[in-house]
Amino acid sequence: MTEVKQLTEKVMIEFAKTIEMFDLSPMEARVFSYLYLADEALTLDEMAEALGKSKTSMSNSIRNLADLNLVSQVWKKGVRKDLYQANTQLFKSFMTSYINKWIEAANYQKDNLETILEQAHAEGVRFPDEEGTKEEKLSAIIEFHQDVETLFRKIKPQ
Amino acid sequence: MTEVKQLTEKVMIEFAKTIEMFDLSPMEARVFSYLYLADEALTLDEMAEALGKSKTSMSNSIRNLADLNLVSQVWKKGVRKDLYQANTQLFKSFMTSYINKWIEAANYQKDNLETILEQAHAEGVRFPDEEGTKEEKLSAIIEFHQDVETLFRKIKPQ
DNA sequence: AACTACGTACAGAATAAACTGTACGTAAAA
DNA sequence: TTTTACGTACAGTTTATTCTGTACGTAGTT
Repeated sequence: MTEVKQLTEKVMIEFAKTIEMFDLSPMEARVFSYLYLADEALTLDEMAEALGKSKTSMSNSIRNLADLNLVSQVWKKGVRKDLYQANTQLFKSFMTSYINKWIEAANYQKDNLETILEQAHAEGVRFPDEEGTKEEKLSAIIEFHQDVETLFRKIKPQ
Repeated sequence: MTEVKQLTEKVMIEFAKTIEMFDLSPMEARVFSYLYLADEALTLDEMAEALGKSKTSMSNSIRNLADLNLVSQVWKKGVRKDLYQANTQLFKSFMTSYINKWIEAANYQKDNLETILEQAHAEGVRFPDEEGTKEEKLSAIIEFHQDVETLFRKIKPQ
């Protein structure tokens, strides 16, 4: 292996660690990292070969990455296989997908909690007075979800 | 089980899901959630009993939570066992620990990448001219880390 | 000083996640 | 139309993570 390839590989491995922090699996992270550093769009077979993993693994990883808009499929005349390339707007694309995930989850969880409470109240279930602090805690939890959602909405790139 | 306990348990399970998003394990999340909803500080044995898990598991979870300043130990005269309570400032404590983790990691990773590059350059390893875009990509990666760090520093609660 | 009870290290067991190989549906090529 | 090559579903295997039980060091109690 040439020195340049070694250098590229080192960077790939290191960059992948960062990408994992965005809730991507190790394999997804490596695939993205490799694809980003590649000089051209690659096929599943090429990536499988380069990373020493199965084609199924590549297919799954690429699909998840594409769902998150971190990777996109490109077409090239005369090439039958699917070609993929990494989105080059690192900060924007990673942050957007990550923040969206948070917003969605926080909102979903808040709804769940509110529904649980409403149902309980409708059925006449309430915390006894001596547990009044528990009602306050539940409010605090719901407010927490709201605050998280608000924060992430605020920092979401436009 | 009383209706009130059932309600509490439902909320506990739901809240735990949110907490997991802050990179806590399922068990850590459940412990925090249970502790937060509890009316008083609890011992390891009480939590192990309530959650149906081993004391070792509680000990590990509590330690991690304490390291993240999400749980704190309290003392009560005459009680020999360690007592723990959940930090009630949900938004502040979770966000602070989470953001700190990001800042630390982004900074660490950026340093690693810069070191790799510097070493390679010192050894005379450079990307050939036709791969000039690769040098640009590396710069972009490093800049990406910087941007992530900057963003999280900006939103860090004071 | 001897005893008891606590929290945790450590190694192994159980559980969950990631990865692979085969087999199939589909679409391009012959 | 037949053949070939592609991507992916699915079930099973491997690997990693989480959890448990025992065993030990330490500190409080008698």
